[in-house]
Amino acid sequence: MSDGKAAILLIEDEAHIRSFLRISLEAHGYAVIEARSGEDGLALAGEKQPQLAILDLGLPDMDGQQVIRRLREWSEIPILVLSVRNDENGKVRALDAGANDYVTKPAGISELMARVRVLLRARESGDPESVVYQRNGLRIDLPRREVLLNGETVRVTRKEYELLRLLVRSAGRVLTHQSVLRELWGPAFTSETHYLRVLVSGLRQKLGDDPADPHYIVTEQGVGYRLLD
Amino acid sequence: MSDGKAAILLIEDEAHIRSFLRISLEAHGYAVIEARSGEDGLALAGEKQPQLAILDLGLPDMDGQQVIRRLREWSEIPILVLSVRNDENGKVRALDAGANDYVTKPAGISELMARVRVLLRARESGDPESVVYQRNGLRIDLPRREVLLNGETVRVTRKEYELLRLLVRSAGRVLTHQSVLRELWGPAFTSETHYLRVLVSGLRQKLGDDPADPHYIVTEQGVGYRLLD
DNA sequence: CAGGCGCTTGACGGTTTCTTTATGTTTTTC
DNA sequence: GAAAAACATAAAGAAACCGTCAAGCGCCTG
Repeated sequence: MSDGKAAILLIEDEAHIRSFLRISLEAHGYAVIEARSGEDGLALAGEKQPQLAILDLGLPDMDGQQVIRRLREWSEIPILVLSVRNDENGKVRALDAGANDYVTKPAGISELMARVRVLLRARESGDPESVVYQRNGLRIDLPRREVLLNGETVRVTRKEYELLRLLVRSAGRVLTHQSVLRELWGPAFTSETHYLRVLVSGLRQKLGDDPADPHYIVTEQGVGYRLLD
Repeated sequence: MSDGKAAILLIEDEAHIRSFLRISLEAHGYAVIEARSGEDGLALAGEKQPQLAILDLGLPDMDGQQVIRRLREWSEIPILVLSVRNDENGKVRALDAGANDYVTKPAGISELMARVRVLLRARESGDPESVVYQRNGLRIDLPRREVLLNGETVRVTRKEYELLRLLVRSAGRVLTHQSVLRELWGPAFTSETHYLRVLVSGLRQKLGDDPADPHYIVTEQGVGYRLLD
């Protein structure tokens, strides 16, 4: 990145949340641009060219999805969505509309910061080289099409590998059920979530991962899966 | 590279995209050669000998694949394809025709640059494609065009040798059925996986290799073959 | 021109992978 | 706290894929 300070666009109508987030973000060295409505947000995104947008889904003037879609018409900047608890539907639709990740609102600021870092990093090193995932004993090497667990190659099937590939390419971020199903089985299968469950189960077994205490693949209930970063 | 400036051929019909890309590329220190049509592009590729080509798939005068194929008849320069979103089919066919990478069009310029760097680097550092393979008792010497098993010459047919050559040059990585079929039999045969099975079977017999417990050639089910590294 | 060689093609059995069903568990919702 | 929804896993059946053998055909060579 050219300057040391990444600019973050914050689209949030409630004043106290806005100021809380601004302070937190600035404390972490980001420059913050504030918007109080969807329209404002879209305008500022064009003017200021921020590196990331944080968007509250519950805006008064516009539907969150609509903001995402309009932003996505001309921009690829990462969008982090804030949703209220129990709004599974909203999250999923936001992600499908083109958001990159979400945080459930009454949430720790540290989680939010972690997500911000992941999104900024992913953008920055857009290099198709960061396609080697490594964590704990697991190594997934996309160029070589190879999966190693503690040095041993793990035999994975085609579909298992395809899933891993998707997970690695968005490591740290959520993959919705829909998007995975669409990629692996085609657009007609986006509601056959049980295919996915069986696939993930098999994969976890091969990787020695436990869904209740995951080292690699985390279940995001009602939304999808995430590969730990 | 001989001079510091790599020359990039940009084949793009839409004027505003073209100038945007030219500016971005030049800002990163590349020399840009512009072409507005497929025919132009092919001609300039021959005249100017660029180090890389960026090709928009949606040209008015010629099918993108056709451009790639005609370029590939005599040139090995890396081709980066620009495709519109959701044109999976186009991407795949472009890659099969011989493109090296693709970027989905409304995409960040930083991602494009990253891919450009990767393609140029791979070319430049000659990607030390091995030419002599040695493992267990097997020695495959491409410059000498020789296959030895425990010191004994193994008589291999032309097609068998061609396959070995491909395997050696990407030892450790997977060769897809498609790519092998395209290289050995031509683009029209990319679905005749049966040819390959027979060929590999014969080769394994000559090398004393067992598909169930392979010392050299590993089957990647549904994908292709891999020469152990 | 006969024989050998290499390639193509078809057949078949065995294996792997994928789908589907069933059952129990965890998490969310009311 | 109970019902409902979502998830995990095992296992069986179906489909896809793979390896091998062998016959047929054309081409080259001796």
